[in-house]
Amino acid sequence: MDHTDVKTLFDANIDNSSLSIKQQSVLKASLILFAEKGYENTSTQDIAKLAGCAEGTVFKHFKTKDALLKAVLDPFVNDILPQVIVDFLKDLSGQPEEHFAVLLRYAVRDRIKYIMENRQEMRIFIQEIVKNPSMLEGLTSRLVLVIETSVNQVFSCYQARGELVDWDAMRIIRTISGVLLGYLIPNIVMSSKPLDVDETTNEIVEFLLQGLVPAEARDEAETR
Amino acid sequence: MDHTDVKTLFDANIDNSSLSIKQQSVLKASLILFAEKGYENTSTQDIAKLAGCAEGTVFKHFKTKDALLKAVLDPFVNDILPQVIVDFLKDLSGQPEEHFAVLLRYAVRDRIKYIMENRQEMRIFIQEIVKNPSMLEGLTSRLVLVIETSVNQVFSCYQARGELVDWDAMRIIRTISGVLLGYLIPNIVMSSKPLDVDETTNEIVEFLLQGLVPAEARDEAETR
Amino acid sequence: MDHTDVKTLFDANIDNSSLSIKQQSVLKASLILFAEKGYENTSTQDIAKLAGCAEGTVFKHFKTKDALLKAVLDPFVNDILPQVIVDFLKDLSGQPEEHFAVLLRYAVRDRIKYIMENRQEMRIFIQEIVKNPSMLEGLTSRLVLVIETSVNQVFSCYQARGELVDWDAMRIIRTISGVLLGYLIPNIVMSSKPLDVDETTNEIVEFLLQGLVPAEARDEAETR
Amino acid sequence: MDHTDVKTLFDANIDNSSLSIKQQSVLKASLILFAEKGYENTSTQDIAKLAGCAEGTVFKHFKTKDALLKAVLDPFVNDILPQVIVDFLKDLSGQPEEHFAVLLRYAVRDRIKYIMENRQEMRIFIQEIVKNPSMLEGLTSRLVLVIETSVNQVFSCYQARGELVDWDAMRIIRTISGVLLGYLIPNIVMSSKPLDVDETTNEIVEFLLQGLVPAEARDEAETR
DNA sequence: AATGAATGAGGGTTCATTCAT
DNA sequence: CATGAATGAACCCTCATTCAT
Repeated sequence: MDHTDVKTLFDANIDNSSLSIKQQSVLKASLILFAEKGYENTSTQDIAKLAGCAEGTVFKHFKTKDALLKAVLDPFVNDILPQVIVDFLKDLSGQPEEHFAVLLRYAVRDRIKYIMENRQEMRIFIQEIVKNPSMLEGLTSRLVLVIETSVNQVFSCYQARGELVDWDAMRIIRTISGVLLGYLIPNIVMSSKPLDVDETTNEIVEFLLQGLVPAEARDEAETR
Repeated sequence: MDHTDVKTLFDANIDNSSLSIKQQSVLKASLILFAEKGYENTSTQDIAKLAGCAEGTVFKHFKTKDALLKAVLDPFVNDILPQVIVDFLKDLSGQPEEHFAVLLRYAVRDRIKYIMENRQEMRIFIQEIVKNPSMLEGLTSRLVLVIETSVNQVFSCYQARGELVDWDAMRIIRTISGVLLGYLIPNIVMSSKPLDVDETTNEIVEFLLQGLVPAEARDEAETR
Repeated sequence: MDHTDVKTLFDANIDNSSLSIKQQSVLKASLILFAEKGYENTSTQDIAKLAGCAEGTVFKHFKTKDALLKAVLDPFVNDILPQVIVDFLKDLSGQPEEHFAVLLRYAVRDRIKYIMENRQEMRIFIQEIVKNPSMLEGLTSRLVLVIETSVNQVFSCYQARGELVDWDAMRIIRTISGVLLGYLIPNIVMSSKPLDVDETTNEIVEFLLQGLVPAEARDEAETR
Repeated sequence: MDHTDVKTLFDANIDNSSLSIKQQSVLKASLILFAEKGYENTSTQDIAKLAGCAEGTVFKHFKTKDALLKAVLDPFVNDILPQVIVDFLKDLSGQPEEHFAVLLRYAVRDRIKYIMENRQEMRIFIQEIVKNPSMLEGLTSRLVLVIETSVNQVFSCYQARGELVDWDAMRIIRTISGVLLGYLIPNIVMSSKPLDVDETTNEIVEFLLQGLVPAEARDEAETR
């Protein structure tokens, strides 16, 4: 059930690119300021000041302020976020001999941890989606495809064993992610204390299991 | 269980104020554009153009672009949203002879309907919260107060009858609103088709009941 | 030596014109605000507010903000100020049997009193002159004419009696008004306490006499 | 009696600051236009046009139009003007073996020359004082301090020698500056020909001596 | 006559972006 | 590569002025 822990977005950026130190600090400054004040309320002068460089330097590598936003979000949106979700599904389907409940707990915990580690990117991502929902279209359609082609059969395995409610895969995924988002978004958005991972996992999983696992299987799991 | 249906925010605005027709159209245009493009990406010139008036007119009544945002959101934040929650609680506490499940369904349905009727305000509200979470502080602290003082006893009544899981009131509320938000926010934000109220209510309530109502009571309710 | 005391400008305006009460209060408000904040920093809205009328009313009688300024200043510049100066010269030339020193004291005192009574108009006048000196041209050329034609002979009378220094009339007038302005302008401009008339008169006259009255005549006057 | 001639304000600005050429021309243009049309009647676009740069450039160094005014006036108000007055007093106290009359002539001449060299700054300064007299408060209080602490004894030396009228120092200073202002302000404000320095000095000094120097000492000086 | 909503030109200011150094 | 002065379009807002009521 092991898979490489997803690195935080920023480190990923640093590794993958051949940016100079100055450019890296520009990227880091953008991340911080976009998350804190929003894209439109962050001036390139602000970025330069926080990055400790001249305004011109901001534009040397990233031709445009918008390109800077893309540089911050694109790996998140195009690479990391999908990967996270794919991993999530892999978690859920990985070890058929395990109970669904166990897998769910693992997968949920992993996702919460990941999201908490990338709260800033998430904040920016949410801000942008709220303003421009079409950003999501590409992402969701890809996910729908993945879910419909590959998850169906995985879930039906658990459903056959009576460990998973007899809904279609999309509704199950929608429910899980809905509850997850309902818990996490308020926390991400209100930048207060960053949520205790274990506690939240417990609360969410406990609740999800009520709705997703038929009573008999649940009893069995609990007496285990 | 009847109580006056909350009017949509915008109509409420129109009714309550003595704004001229032009000023009303300014407000309406702001609502549309803020929801569509976001506050910072909407210029006062855009608003004037859509409202069919001169730019100066925008500022005649609303001294500031920011005041315009407040004029759009304030009733939502200060009056209507809390009222919604109070109504919600009134629903839950009003008819003790009813099963919790019935009340929950009614309350959830009402709230979904209300939010769907004010999707634009919601969009703007969400955008602003994401950018400036401190906006929420006043609101949440007020709500916490209401919940802690008045909801506890209401819930304990149902809990005594075995119709409600034995959590503290805050966790129950958090769960309900979490699931609600998890369903609604994605829909509001992605301005696609506006969610079928009945269908969504069913799906949410069905799921919530699994987690909130002990199995025995649930069985009883279903055989009714 | 008596002549009707010059009324304050504002009362003069009221008397001479057939303005409605509202229009009079517009004029009064303009006077106050122009003097206090300057012409350009006073908006017609400010004027309307202080006058207790609608913005449109300000323009009903005075077609233009500039016309309002003219309405405030014109009587001062065209009628009253010249009249004051003519009176001043009349004072100086009125009673040949009197000593020049006595006349000077009376004339100076009268002018100080008048200017103190019209400090607001003076403030506005000074502000406008400073910005647009060409305003003065018409005024000064008229005064030069008056002085050269009528004052010369008056002064030469005193000069013949040895009571007045043997300068040409222009220089004498220039000196008197220079010293007067040097004392009064700073006080008018710095709106502090409005200068004690008697004390200031004494100080100015005493000093002027040193320079304008030959020593012998001065001694004689003092032993009187 | 020599002391370094005070440079004109503008050159001083150029020397002391590390402004780019464009910024210097912005400052120069502001000086010209503020003096010519007044602060409020000068738009930043006017300044840019005269300075030969874009409007944004005006704000690159001087964050605000008001800051531009301060940049023009501050050295005048805070450094140069006080220095001029201190120098003036130094002149008067510098050479006790000289007659007061000689010193006065030198000092007056120097001040007239200086003010004529900075007519534009003076015009702006006067305009601002007229609109906002509180600007002067700091300046005058500082000057009063200097005069009261250091000038008294200087003057009393001349007074002991019978070369200076027996007034308190403040009144003497007030008289001198009053007469100076009475002569100079009208000329500065009416931007006509810039006053012949020697002629004006003669006229002012001659007149001042009448009032400030007792007759005996005066006779002596004249027969010298 | 008086009103005040409406106007639109113009104001100061910000900002992403460019380019000579 | 990095700089930061320069740019000018666009922004929010003010204001004198008009006009239907």
